[in-house]
Amino acid sequence: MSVKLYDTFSRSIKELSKPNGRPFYYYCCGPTVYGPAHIGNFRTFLIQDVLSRVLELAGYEVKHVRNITDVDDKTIARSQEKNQALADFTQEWIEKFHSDCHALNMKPPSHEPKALDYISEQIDLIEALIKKEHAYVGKDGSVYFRVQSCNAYGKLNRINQSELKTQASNSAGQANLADEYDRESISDFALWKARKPEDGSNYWNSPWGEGRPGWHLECSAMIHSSFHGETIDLHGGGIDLCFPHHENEIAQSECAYSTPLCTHWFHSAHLKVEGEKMSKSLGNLFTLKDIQEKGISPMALRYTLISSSYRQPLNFTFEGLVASQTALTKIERFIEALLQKINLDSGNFNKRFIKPNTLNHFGLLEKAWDALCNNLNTAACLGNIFGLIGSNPTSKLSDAEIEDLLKSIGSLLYALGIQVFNDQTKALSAPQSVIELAKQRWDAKQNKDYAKADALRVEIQAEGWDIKDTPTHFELFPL
RNA sequence: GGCGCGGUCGCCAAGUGGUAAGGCCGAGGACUGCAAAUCCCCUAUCGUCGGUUCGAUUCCGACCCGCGCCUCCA
Repeated sequence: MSVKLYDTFSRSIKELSKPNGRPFYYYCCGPTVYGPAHIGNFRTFLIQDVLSRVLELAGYEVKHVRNITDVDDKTIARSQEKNQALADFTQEWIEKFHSDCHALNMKPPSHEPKALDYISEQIDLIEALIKKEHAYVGKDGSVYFRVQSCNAYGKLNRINQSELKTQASNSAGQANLADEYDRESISDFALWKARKPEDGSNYWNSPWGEGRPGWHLECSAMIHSSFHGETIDLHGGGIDLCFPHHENEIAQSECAYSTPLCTHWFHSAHLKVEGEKMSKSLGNLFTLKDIQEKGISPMALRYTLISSSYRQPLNFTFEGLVASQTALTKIERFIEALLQKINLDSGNFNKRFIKPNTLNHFGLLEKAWDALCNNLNTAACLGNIFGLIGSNPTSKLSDAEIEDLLKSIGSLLYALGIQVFNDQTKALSAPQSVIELAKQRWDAKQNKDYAKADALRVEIQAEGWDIKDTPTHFELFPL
């Protein structure tokens, strides 16, 4: 099976080809670790995770590299404020990031390089660029990339050099003017930033003096190092990175190494919150913790963030989260019914049917799988799954057919990274006091004291929880 | 101004040159001590105006409206 994906560079959907004799090289720009990642960051990382899973199921051997940006303005500034060594400061946020990733059921990348560990590679890269006159040391001791020396500059974003210059007269370019005198041209960008007092001890020696590498450079160096200098097959990131970050990466890498950086560009659209752009000043920047504190499971968040087209901005709402949680439950119930039919309980599902093995056919869910392979159409995939659920096939199928169907569903859920019958699927558990009330109500109900049972239910609802009775027990859900 | 994305049922959201998947919510029914859950069932002609076509939501053009990037924000 081949996977097709939209490529930002060619502005078209292209097949991702399987390389001969080596894995599929896949690089993603990872988080800057100076605080908790927000749900917008996770939208991007999650869709990258889904792609990685789809590729795996489609028979690609993937080498997925996602970097950690631990050397930059913000990480340095925050660590200085907290009087911490940079590596100690960032380590805390790296661990937090990893724990969020785990809660969201993201597979760890094959390799996760930190910029801090690649300083010398970055210096080497700058030296190569200076040698080829693609870079120069500015008056302030920083090193800048000479955009004019790179004819191809702007090819990813389809902008030409004359347009770059006219930006100086636009409002968007005003911010650039401030330190223009350090550079030959307004569009030149920093490869190396000269040491400043506020950087504290965060500086390194280089042939052109003390300082630290620039952000764009880090990715170029880590890609070169992680993939043995070969052209990579896919490069991903948020759409905001398309310019200037990825444009600059291309310029640096291709000017220094004279080989194409990457053959396919994968950008995901942003997340809006309740119709507005997400930003700290609007107070609508949510983290996984914020979501969990509202009683929503990480799985519902994952479902929300991956269930629509990655190329379209997604408007995040709490209404949508609740919808996702309900939809997940629906999938769970369906699987439960299938399992019951062949005398298995839900504990067997993850063990027996969630398998990352390549499946050759998806039977009744062939279209759902095709959708994933066709530019990661997660919405159509889920639509097909629910279409099948709606056709209520359980009673019509033989045991063997049910077993096949469970395998197909298991593989699709694996591709989407959606876990069922797992604690992550459940919302927060009720406090002990509420559970006590619920037990009393259950007893009253068994004694047919319905007045008392109803009164207790009202009490429980006042605490923010609702009850669902089954023939044998009760369950509590947040209202 | 440049580059790019989009306007499909109350909300979210697929899709195709031949008369619109799915999810949530909501209505009705079955079930239930009552609820909930579950099951059944109901709800759109696709921003506007032209054009191409036997036929367009889907192709082309114009217009209107939203949004992103062009400032080291995924």
